[in-house]
Amino acid sequence: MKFEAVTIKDIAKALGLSTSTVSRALRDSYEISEDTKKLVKEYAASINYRPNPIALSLKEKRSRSIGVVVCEIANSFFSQIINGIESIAYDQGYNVTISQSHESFEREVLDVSHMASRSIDGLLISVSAETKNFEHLQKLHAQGLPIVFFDRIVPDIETHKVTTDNAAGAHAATRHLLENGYRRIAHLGAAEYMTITQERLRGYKNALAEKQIPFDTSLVKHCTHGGMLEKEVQAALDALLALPEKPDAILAAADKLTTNCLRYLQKNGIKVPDDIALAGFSNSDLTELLHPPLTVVKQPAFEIGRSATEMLLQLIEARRPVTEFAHTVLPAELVIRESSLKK
Amino acid sequence: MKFEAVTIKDIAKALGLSTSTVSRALRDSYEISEDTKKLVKEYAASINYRPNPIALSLKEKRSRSIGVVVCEIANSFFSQIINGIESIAYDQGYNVTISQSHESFEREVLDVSHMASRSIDGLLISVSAETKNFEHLQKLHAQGLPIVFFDRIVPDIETHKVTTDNAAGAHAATRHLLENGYRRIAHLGAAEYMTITQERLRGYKNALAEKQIPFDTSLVKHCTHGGMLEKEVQAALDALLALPEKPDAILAAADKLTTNCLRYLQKNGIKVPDDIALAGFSNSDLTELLHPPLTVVKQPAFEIGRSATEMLLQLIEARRPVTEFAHTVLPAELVIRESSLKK
DNA sequence: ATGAAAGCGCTAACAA
DNA sequence: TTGTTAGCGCTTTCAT
Repeated sequence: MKFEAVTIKDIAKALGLSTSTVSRALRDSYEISEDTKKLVKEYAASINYRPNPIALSLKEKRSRSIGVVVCEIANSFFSQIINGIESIAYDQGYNVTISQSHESFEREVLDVSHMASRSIDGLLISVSAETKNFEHLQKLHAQGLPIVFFDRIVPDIETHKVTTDNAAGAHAATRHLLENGYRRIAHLGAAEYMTITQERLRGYKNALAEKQIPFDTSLVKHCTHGGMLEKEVQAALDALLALPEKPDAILAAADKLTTNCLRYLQKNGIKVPDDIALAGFSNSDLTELLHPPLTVVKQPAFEIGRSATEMLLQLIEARRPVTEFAHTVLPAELVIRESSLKK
Repeated sequence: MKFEAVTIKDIAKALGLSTSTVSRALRDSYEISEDTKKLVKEYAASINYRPNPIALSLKEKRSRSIGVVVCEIANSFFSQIINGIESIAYDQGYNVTISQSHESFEREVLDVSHMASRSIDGLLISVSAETKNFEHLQKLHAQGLPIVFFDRIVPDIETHKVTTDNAAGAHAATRHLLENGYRRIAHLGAAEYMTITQERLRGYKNALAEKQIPFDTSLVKHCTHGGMLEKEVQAALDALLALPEKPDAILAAADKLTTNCLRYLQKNGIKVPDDIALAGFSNSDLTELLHPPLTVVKQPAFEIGRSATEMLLQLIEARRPVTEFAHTVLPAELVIRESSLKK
């Protein structure tokens, strides 16, 4: 489709027809005779004609492509989500353009503006860990760009949202730890202001409350970069382990947090679960092979991707402005393994 | 950029100028007076004007976007490559569109044709494990679409290529196993016809030859889907372990192969490295946390992505047809851990 | 049943 | 210095 790019005009010239006749013939218009249709179609096929999608986009004012912004592709949770997104988008003839924020607000703003100016028809986004200001999204949304939030949502913007039942996931994991005899459970969370962080913390607190365990602020640490930086996890754990009354278990509330937590413990020769138990959110398919096999809260990533995409396409293809928005909450799954077993 | 989409025409009308003057003013043309430029620019900024990239693409006959086809995003090796690709492309103002073949030939052909018809300016591709027929790529290449192959390359198509020194990587790992006293080293490879499979097998053979260990065909197994399917790995290992003389070590020649191999061994209660040693290609950042920590051949994924993208952009932006092609071979790194230590 | 022409947003050759 | 116009590839009235 590069150098010689066949156009409708070429076909018209070769066949001694007008471009409009060719166009109509190709689209099977009723006003074109069967003979002409056949002639045009066969010739088009023979020279491998492909309509130029850019010209089409210009005309139709839509690009049939959707943008996806996530913090990291190299994170199982997000790559699984992307698989879900693709599975739907592709079938519907939509292209998927992916951008990573690497948890940087600045980068996210750039990504989003780049995408918007690239004429995407809609946006799927899970905001970066640094994002506290949502103007860039608010503006686009106000301008009419269909947006669906997933995972890390923006509560203030009225549109479809898809999340995991984070509170329930954290709750189940915490209760599980409690039931296994752990009492001083530390909570390692991502950036404080993120919705997912708050929800997971809430689930943790509720589980404690149910067992009448007092909530101890000193057991809660936050890593602003969601565990991306090994040293922030290190700092948090250093602090936790320096506590007069050390925790006997850790609930890590994000993928990187969980694995980097394990990394820290291994490096420091701390046995899991003997010295300290560990459970955490993770979607990696290697968690069962870790040392020890990790108890994880697994999110329905593929489903999140599918669901968000379905919603977005619905928004994009809506005839009239949509005013009713759904917030789909999908269940998390607690997978119990050795890292959190009985004291 | 949706509903109200400001165009140059709007600006022209509002300011009582012609569209061409506006266009030139925005692009800082020397033929426009400073006053007019200022006027236009300020007004454009005030109403948040953004040039329509689709119209630009149509005119310039380029989309400033490149296509990437890999088998799986959820594979660390490829997600790291994509990070490398993005790091370059983004800076140069190129968009990256990613597609996954999921190791299916059919899907790859679809992906590629979809991308080509989407008017990408160039293609970065690592072919699927099923791909033995390269017509779909050959055709595009012949038509003038710039293509750069990485990792799983197509030798017959003359263009830039970037790979890891697969033979050297496999060689180093095999030698390491030999030096640690292992003598019956099995080789678990991906699809036989793939270049990477052959190269890695070659490195393995050479290392054996250097130590005068006879090459034993029965110790070599291939998994056509590159380890994606757990059961193909299972079948291969079942066969290996049923051998009259069992292997005492395994060299797995692909990411999924390595981890699924470990999965199999763990499931079957086979101790690593006591019962059997394991080393393999992997780029996961969790390999050091596995049970046991895995000895891996790590590919310079980020660099592969960078390098391939630089080459592609060079091809895209070349003034004259490029006739000299480079094949960049980057070194792999052997990371020695417990899974392959002394017998 | 087919063709001519306008227009999507933008740039650039040509005029003025 | 600014305006007019044509054209990128395609669809779609409006003529014929």
